[in-house]
Amino acid sequence: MNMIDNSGKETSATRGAYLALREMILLGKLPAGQKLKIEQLRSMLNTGASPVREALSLLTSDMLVERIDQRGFRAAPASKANFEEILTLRCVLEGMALRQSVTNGSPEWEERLILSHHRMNRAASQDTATFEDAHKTFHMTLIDSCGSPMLERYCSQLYDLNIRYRYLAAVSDTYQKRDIPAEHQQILDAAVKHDADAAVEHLLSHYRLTGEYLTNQMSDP
Amino acid sequence: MNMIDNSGKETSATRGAYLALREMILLGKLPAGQKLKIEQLRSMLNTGASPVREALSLLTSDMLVERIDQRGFRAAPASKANFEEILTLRCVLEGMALRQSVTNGSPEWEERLILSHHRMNRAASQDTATFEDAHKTFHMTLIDSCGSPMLERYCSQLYDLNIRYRYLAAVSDTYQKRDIPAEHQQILDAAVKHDADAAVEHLLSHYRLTGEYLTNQMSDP
DNA sequence: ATGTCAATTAATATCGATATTTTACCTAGG
DNA sequence: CCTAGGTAAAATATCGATATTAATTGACAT
Repeated sequence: MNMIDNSGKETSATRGAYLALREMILLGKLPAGQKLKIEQLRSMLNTGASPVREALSLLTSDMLVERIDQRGFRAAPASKANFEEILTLRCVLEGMALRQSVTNGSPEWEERLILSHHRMNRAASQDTATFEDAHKTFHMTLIDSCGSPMLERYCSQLYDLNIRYRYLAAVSDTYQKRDIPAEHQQILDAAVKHDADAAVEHLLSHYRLTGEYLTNQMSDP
Repeated sequence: MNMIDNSGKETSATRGAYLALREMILLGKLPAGQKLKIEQLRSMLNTGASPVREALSLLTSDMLVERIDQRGFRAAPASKANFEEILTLRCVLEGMALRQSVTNGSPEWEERLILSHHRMNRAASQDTATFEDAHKTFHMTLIDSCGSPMLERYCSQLYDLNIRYRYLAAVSDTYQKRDIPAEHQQILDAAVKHDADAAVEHLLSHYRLTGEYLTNQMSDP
C-alpha cells in the first residue's frame, strides 16, 4: 500500500515522504511521542531509507518530529503545556502579523482574501481534507500582506502544530455551540474594512475559543 | 583538511557536519546566498554525502539554509529587510520571554544568571569564539525561566540569525562608542531585582542599538 | 547575430549494502 | 533474588555506486 500520492507526479521521493509523514503526524496516524523507525516507515511509504531520513530531518524544522542523536526519531510529544505554548505564541505572532497585514493590505490582497474566504465556505460541504486546506489558506491569506516572510513562516508552523491538537481531541458539545462561519465572517469584514484592531480582536477570540474547548478536552495534564 | 573537530570525539558524522556547516555560515565562511554543493562540502568536511545532506536539512530548520527541491541547497540569502525582520521578531519574542523569565525566576536561576554573566566578562579577554559562546549563554540564561521551550527555541534561532549579520557588517565607530559591558550589567541588575519592565527595556535598547549600528553598515538595500 | 534544440556534462537524489550503536536478553556471580 | 557483565538482535548511521534530473555547451537554422 503506497501512502505517497503519485497521481500528480511527485517532484521527489523526499518531498513525497515529507508530505506523507507530515500528514500522518498531523492527523494522529502516527501518535505523538511514538518512535519512528526508519525501516517501518520505509516500507510503509515504499521508498528508500535516505528520503525517509531526510524527510524526518525536515519535519524537525516544523517541530513535528524530534531527533535523538544516535537513537533515531520520534513524533513530537503532545501535552497540555505544549498546546498552551502554541496558543500563546499564535495569539502574539498572528496578532502582530494580522495587524500589519490589514494595515498594508492592497486591493489585490482584499480580492485574494475574499476569494479564499469564499472557497473555504464552499469547501465546507466537501471532505475534511479539502476544507482543512481551504481553512489554512484563508488564515494564511489574512496575514500574507504583513511584509515579513519569517513571521508568516512562524505562523504557518504554529497553525500546523495546532491542527494536530484539533485531531487529538474529540469533538465536544462546546464546539458545536459555536458559529464558526460567523466568526470567520467577522474577521473577514474587519480585515476588508482595514480595521486592524477589530480584525485582531476577532481573530484572537476565534483562537481562544478553540483553545478553551481543546483545553477542556485534554485528559493529559 | 578536516573541518570537523574530532578532539572531543563527535557523536555522529551528521552532528559534526551540522555544527561545522552552521559555524561556517554564521561566520560568513560560506557567504549568504551561495550554492552549497554536496560534493564540495563532502570533501571539505571529509565525510559522506548522507551526513552532509542531513545536516543541510537540519540547517533548514534554523533558516540558515534554503532547500530548492531537486536543485540542491544554498546558504540563506541576507538582506537589510531580513535583518530588520529578525530584529523586530527578537524584540517581541525575547521581550516576552524575558518578562516571563524574570517574573518566574527562582533563586537557582538568579545564581545561574550571575554565573553566566561572570563567565561572559571573563571570556571577553579570550578569543572571539569563546566570548561568543559565553555571550549567547548569558542571553539564553536570561530567558530560560520563561517556561516555554518553544519560545526559547525561537529566541535561540533568532539570536543565531543575528550573529550572522554582526559578522557580515564590519566594525564601525558607532559600535565603539557603546559600553556593552555596562549594557549587560543593566540588564542583569534589573533581572536579579525581578524588575521585569526595566530588564525588558534595557534588553530591547541593547538590541536596538546593535540594530541601528548594523543597519547603518549595510550597503545592501 | 540570435534563439532553439540536442547532446554532453555536472550535480542531485536515491538505492542497497555495511559498519556502528543501542537495546534486549540471558547467564553467572554475589 | 538481584545485579553486573557480556552476548545476540535490532535499529541507526554511513558509505559507495547508480539513476535522475538540471545546467551547459555548441551546432544549426532563422
